[in-house]
Amino acid sequence: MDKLAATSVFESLSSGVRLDVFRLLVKKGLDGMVAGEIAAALGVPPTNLSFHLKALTQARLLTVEQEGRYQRYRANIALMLDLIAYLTEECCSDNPQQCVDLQAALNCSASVLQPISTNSTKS
Amino acid sequence: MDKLAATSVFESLSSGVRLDVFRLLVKKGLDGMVAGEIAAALGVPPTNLSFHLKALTQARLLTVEQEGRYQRYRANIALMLDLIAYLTEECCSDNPQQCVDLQAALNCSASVLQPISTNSTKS
DNA sequence: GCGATATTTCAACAATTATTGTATTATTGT
DNA sequence: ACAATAATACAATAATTGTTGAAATATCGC
Repeated sequence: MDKLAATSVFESLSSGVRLDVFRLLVKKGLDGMVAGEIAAALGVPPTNLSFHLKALTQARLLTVEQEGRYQRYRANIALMLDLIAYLTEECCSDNPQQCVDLQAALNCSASVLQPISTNSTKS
Repeated sequence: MDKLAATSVFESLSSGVRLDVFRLLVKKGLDGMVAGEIAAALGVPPTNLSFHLKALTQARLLTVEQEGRYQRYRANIALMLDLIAYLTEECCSDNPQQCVDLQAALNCSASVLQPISTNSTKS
């Protein structure tokens, strides 16, 4: 995770529409949803949704898998944890004992989450 | 955590400057830094930094404490974990067993992190 | 009190991002 | 092959955000 990747992720989730999309797909888990279902569920015009889906996908927050004429999107939950790790990787490096507990907690999250990330581009 | 609070946090970290500021302050932990130190460390003009500090503070990612003519800023790390909880609160609700592990991991992080959050506005 | 310093506010301009409608590409079912 | 459908690309416009310098506010040391 570099700085550009991190700002891309944050920028992606700074829009209400995109946040709704991501949370909806988190809710759907491995099943994901196709673009039309997402548009219907959120009441967003297809053109505009496509714009936002593209942004989310470019930031790697969503994966896409083609199913005939449908595009199935899924949330990349693991990326969120990578991001937290990036944010906190030098946490309290001046006074390490201030947050040994934090580091432990984050390691805990990261390791447990690996299985969730394996639902990516099967194409 | 509501939707507006969440998008505010993401919007705050979508700028390279603001991300640098936040990460720097995470690194400094409870010590924090005063505005001038941050400006010097990052090479950002004071005027511009003030703009970004305001944005970060309004999103509650930073706390401010006045010290004479200095303003000391500190990172609110716990807010990040609140955010993750918000993003994943209905995670895989269609197939709950897909991510019981994720829920456990997040609860783990959240509880451990509480101590870090208590360094807020002492004013 | 007065000059120096820390920080913020303001105004102007530059740059980026969001939205909408129309047109295009690709796939399905017959 | 053809009509219908799913989704994206494009172009135009509206709206928001970022940056800079100059001015204002407040505190410190003398």
